[in-house]
Formats: sequence, C-alpha cells, structure tokens
Amino acid sequence: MTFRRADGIRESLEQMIVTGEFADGERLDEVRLAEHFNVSRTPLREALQTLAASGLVTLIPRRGAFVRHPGFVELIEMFEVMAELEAMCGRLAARRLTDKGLEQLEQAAAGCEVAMDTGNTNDYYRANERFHYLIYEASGNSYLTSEAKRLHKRLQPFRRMQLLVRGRMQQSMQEHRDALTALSNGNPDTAAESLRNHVAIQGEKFNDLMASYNSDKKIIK
Amino acid sequence: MTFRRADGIRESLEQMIVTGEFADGERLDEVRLAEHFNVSRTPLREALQTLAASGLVTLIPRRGAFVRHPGFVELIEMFEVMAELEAMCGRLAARRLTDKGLEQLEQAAAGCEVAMDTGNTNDYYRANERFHYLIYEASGNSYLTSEAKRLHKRLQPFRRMQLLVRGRMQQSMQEHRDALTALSNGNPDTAAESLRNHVAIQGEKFNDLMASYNSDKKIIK
DNA sequence: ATCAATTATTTTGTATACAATATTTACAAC
DNA sequence: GTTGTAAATATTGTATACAAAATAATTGAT
Repeated sequence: MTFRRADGIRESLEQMIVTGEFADGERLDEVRLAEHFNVSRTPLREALQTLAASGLVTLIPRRGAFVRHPGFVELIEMFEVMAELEAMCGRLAARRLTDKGLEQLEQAAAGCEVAMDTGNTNDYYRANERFHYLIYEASGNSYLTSEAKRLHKRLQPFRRMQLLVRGRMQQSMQEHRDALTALSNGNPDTAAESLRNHVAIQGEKFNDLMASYNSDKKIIK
Repeated sequence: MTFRRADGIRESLEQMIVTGEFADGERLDEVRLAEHFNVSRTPLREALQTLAASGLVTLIPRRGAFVRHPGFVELIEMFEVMAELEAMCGRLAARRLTDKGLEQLEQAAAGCEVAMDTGNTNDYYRANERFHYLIYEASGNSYLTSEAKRLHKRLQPFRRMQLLVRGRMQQSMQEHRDALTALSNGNPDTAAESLRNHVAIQGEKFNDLMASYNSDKKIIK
C-alpha cells in the first residue's frame, strides 16, 4: 500500500481536529499548515477537500476552510442514526452470523472483559471497537458495514469521553453480553433492540459530559 | 452563494459518471479532463478528491482516479440501507410532522399524481424526490436528513431506471398514498413499514433491469 | 473620535514547472 | 514466439508563480 503525502496530512489533520486542537469555526490557515507539515499548499488543499467531504471542515469559497465541531444537537442526532445503523447490523448479523464469526465476537467480548477488569480504558476502547466492527461485518452488507464504520469513527472521540464516567464501562459490558446472547441465539429483533439501546444510551449519557466538552477548546499555537 | 471552478467541475464530473459516460474501472485522465473543462490539473484534482470521498471514484496513489460503478450486489446493499434510513425518517416524521409539513407533503403527493396521469416520468421523478425530501426533513434530525439525501442522490440514476418499468409508477404512487396516510395519522410503525417496503421494492425491482444496465456502458471519446 | 473611502496586505484559486514514479516501447536473448 | 531488460514516454504528485478576491490598514472627512 502506497501513500501520498496528502493522505498523511489528511490523517494528521483529522486527528488534530477530533482531538480538539482547533476551536469550532476556526479558520485553517493554508500557508501556516503547509509550513507545519513541510509541504506546499497543493497537497494540503487536497487534504482539505477530503476533510470537507467527510464533514470535518466547511469550505467557503474565497474565504477558507473552517473546522466544524458538531454541536450538541447534531451529536445527539448522529447518535440517533448510529443507533439505527447498529440495530440494522445486529438484525442482519443475527440471521447471517457464521460459527467463525460468533467465535470472533466471543473473543472480542472476552477482550472487553479483560480490559474492564484491569480498568484500562484504552484497551477497552480497542476491544469495544473490534466487537462492534465484527457485528458490522457480520451483517453481510458491505455498504452498511462501511457506513457504520464511518459514523462510528466520527463519533469515536465523543464515545471515548463516556468511558470516563463512573460505572459506564461495566454497564456497556453488560449491554455487550446481551447483544452477544441475542446474536448467538439468532434472534434478530432482540439483537437489534439491544444494540439500538446500547448506542442510544451513549447518546443519553453524552448529555452529562457537555459541560466539560464545551469548556476546553484549544487553539493551535 | 459563490462558486469555485472546482465545484462546477465536481458537479459536471459527478453527472458524467452517474449518467454512465465512463465505464466501470475506467481511468480518468487528468490532462484530458483538464483540457475538456478548460482548466489546469489543480482544480481538477481537487474535484477528484471530493468525488473519491463520496465513493464515485477510487484514488490509487501514483496510479490515478478510477470510476467506480456500484456492482449489482453493492446496489442491493445500498437499497437495503436506504430502506432503513427511509423507515427511520418515516417513524420520526410520523411523530413530529407539523400541519404545514403535512400540507407540503400532500401537495408533493398531488404533484406525483398529476405527473403520473400525464405519464411524464421526468415530472414524476421531481415530484417524487420532493415528496421524499420532505419526509427526510420532517424527521427533525438534520444529520439523518443529510445522510438520507446523500444516499438518495447516489441511488438516483438507478431509481430513475425503474420508472421505465410498466406499471411501476402506479405502484409507487400507491405506496406514497399509504405512507402519507400513516404519516397523517401519526402512526410511526406503519409509516416506517410502508416506506421501508417502498424502497425495498425498488431494490427488488431493480433485479429486472440489470441486463440492460450491464450492457450499455459508454466511453468518453 | 467615528465613519467612509481608498490603498496596502493577505489569502485563496488556478496555472505552470518540475521531480518522482509508472507504463509503454524497443530490443536482445533464449 | 516468448520472456526479460533497458530506454523512452507518459502520468502522477508537489512546488512555485501569479491573478483575483477578501481582509486589514491608512487616510481623510465630518
């Protein structure tokens, strides 16, 4: 797999944006960023085009690129859609899950348990991601899988915040067990419902964290 | 609203791709296209970046941009997801529809009826699009609305083909009436179900058209 | 001092130039 | 004729240059 510089720039910028390096609405100065990455404006602008397409920045002609952090309402909306996509994946996966797929899911769930026991949020985050991705893939719908992954990634930083809430990791784990049981039993409706709730709860829990989210916005020096 | 040249290029290219101007997998020659649009490669490449993000072309580093027509399986998958998004919009819209929203929907549905009676597929297509967009917007979830519109647009050329099938327009119209009734009665489950079927049927009907779809691929001279 | 108008400075958008990598062609060996 | 290799050609990726537009600074009038 080859890479162009622009790809690395896009990834870096993406990371910088989601980690809150820029304030909402802040303009991304092309020359400054180009210098920062030691490239010319050309590959940088190409990266901005891609970021704009994925909604991380807004491109205003003759004005520039402005970072776009989803507001509270939009985040709730995104979680609402994520819940539905997740439910859909669950419903399909319950019907189509193979023995091997189930085994992988159980392993991923076990990984979550271990991470929870050791209290390692980073490990839990990774195992959790694997668990969900496996369900997406088990849906047998590759377009759905890619869309689910895309939105999952977009919501990543906000979901991550939630693990800091006391007891959330345990609750999340129990929800995983429920989903796994439904999938293992081949029960589409139950699988869909448990996964929908699993994500919907994230949207609700998110409420509690808004204060801290709004207060610490950083600016690139 | 201002435009950059690149935006116009993106739109034109998008149109050219979905209307089948290029074969699947065909490489888009940057210099040739740049000449075609009377621009340099710079804005053209920026347009390609955007197209790649929306999945219309695949960018292979040091190789070029290749148009990506969804295959049969992927199209079915996309219709499956569209059905779910549509159902979700319907469910939410049934709960949140305002008087004014209902009125607009009725007008759009009436527009469909007129177009159907006159047998004008173009008019029907436009009225139909308006009908669906109104439902998306009535969901009250702006993120969902934009995602639904995005996928709707992506499937546009394939849906359009279906209207050519004998009797499809009448059937589609009846499905619209059912959905409208459910929405008007504020019945979320029925609205969701009727819209899900409405789209799912499109996916199924699509089967019949694959032969013709596969046979006429054109190449840009 | 405030505001408007004009000039200077930035900054974006695009063209062009050039370097690095792929692809094609030509040619030789078998 | 096929295969392998080397030169030639074409194509992508990036830097630089410049034109057009937007923003900031300056000046002048009230």
